[in-house]
Amino acid sequence: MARKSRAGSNRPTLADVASAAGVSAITVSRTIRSPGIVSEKARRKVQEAIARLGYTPDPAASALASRSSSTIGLLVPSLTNNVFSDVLRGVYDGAQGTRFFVQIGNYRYSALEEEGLIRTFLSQRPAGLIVSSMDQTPEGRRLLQAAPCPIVQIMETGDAIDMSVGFDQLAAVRAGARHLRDRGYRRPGFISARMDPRAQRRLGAFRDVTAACGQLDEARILTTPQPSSVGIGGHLLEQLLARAPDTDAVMCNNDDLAVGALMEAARRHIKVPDQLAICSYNDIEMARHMVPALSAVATPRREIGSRAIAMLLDEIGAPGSVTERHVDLGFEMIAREST
Amino acid sequence: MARKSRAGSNRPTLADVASAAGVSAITVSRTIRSPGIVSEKARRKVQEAIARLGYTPDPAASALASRSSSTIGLLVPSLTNNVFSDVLRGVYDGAQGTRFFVQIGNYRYSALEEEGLIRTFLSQRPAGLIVSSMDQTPEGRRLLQAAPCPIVQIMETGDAIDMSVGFDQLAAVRAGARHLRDRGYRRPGFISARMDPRAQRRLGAFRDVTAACGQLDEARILTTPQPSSVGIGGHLLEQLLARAPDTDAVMCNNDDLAVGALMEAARRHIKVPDQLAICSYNDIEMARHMVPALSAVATPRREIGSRAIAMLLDEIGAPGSVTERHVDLGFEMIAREST
DNA sequence: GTGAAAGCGCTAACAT
DNA sequence: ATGTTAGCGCTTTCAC
Repeated sequence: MARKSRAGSNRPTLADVASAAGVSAITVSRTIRSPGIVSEKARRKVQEAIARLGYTPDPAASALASRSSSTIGLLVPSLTNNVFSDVLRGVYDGAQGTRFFVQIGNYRYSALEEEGLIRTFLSQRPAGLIVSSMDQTPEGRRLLQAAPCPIVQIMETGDAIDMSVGFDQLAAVRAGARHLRDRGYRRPGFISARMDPRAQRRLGAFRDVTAACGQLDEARILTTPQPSSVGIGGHLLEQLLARAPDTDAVMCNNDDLAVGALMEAARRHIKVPDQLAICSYNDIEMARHMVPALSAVATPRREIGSRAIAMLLDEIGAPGSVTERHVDLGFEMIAREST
Repeated sequence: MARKSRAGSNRPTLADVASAAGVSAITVSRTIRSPGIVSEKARRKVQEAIARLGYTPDPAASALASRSSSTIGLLVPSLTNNVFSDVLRGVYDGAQGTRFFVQIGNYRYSALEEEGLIRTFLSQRPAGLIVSSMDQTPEGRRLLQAAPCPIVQIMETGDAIDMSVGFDQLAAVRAGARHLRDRGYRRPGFISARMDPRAQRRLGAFRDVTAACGQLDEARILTTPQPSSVGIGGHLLEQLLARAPDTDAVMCNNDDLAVGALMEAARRHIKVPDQLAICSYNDIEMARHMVPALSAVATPRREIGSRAIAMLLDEIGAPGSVTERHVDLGFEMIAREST
């Protein structure tokens, strides 16, 4: 088993496969990447040799030679937020079985960290990028615009750089607020944690709807910069009721908060929905199983992930082939027992 | 700006930095990787040139030449299970700021898929690997044993291949079961979803404890192969009570299930803990905020992640330097209101 | 402490 | 349809 190489992890290379199959290296390469353009006969010989030697391509060599890696970057603001774990799952399921790897970057709700990650990811020459916001720093946005690979921005509709998949977050909050109004609640509050730009905008949408029907009361709006959690949801409701005890409904900026608020209400023997209505946002699985079941604006998180990766893969496979470059997946106001 | 290269993404290379700094390429490389061995003067010139040109190393070229990438593989059985999102966070926080990227592989609780992922990851020549089980296929285990990089197995203690960080899962379940017994419950049940090998072993531990004090009743043990969720937790409790209505306590194999069981109890107006005690496993944040607050065996998920990545980075930096190669992080039985 | 030469394993760009 | 040649941008090896 003579090998010319210096040290030699004796892992077989393309050249090894080529000589074993009696063809040239490039034919092996083509057999792997586009079997269609190789003759039946050569293909069989090559495949046999690959199987026999147990050959696996070296992605680093491929990336270097082709100037494009098989990495797909996915930038998310949080790893713990259930919202993104659903998106993740959609993306991973869609990448499954392709030659691409997903690499997650967590920018912890910091546009500056996001910019750094964009830089880092781009230096890997990714095949594509999925980013979870429209709120990049100017420099971050510039980097994305100049990127030599397709980019999908997810979660929202709006001013996208290349492609986008999301839904109208403001309309979704408005739907929640209107639902509360339509159910007859007249003194609605709003609680939100982690006031990132998107959360801010959603609060704005809530203000718009409540102001439009003369129900806006700033005393009923409670926010905190802390990360969202069930515990925080309880605290926020506690403070809200301390400030405005006659509040009769509360729109929660996500499910954790809503569950926390529901539990706090239980602790205080406040009847939901009779004394207080609770409307959630996102609608993770748990929401519908609470007692009472939480009404919620359901958002298509999983679908966003799978659609985003699908668009990206299509565009990587055939640049320019994706015609529907901005997809609005919509949302749904689901009324359950809590309102 | 003449460049000899063929197409030319005109991204600066090591050679560009070298000529700008008036040194050789290898000196630039050394300045980046081990600044200590480069003269003060050279180092300054190089750093200045790097900054001026905006140079970023090409990881693919580096991986190819050094036969080792800056990827750290992390194999998990699930992306949605909250248990692993905490582990993830620990790992990501620890990798933050290093030159390494974490790449997650999801094997969906399938040892066969895990084996495939081990193969795929290994073909990337990762700097290290973190794997979430001890239950590889024989071939998977062989691959890991032969891997040219450090490996950390997480979640459990036991028969590890290289290094491990976890806790004694069986002792943890036993602690939960004993807690129930000590509180005076005499007819304890057990519910579990997703019966992967680890869940099976935990059920075994529950059987051991209850059998030892004559309380084992197979009619009170309910499992399903479906993925764990709050909804499933409710169903399982429902079925358990249909089969064995006098059950006075239930050990849940994780938090989702416990929350679901708690909600099902509320729906049926069963008083927790008076008529039925509920003990949870893992203790995600939400558990302590339920009404009543859930007693739980708390497991150190986040710490497992951060410790695993720390060990891995140490070992990558200086092979053989990690002396404590098998870490038991313990667990804690936290009694709250539900028992 | 620094450098020159020689690849790492693959693919792009031409041939044929 | 297949092959030849020449790198991709870095690190290793060995010499200075």
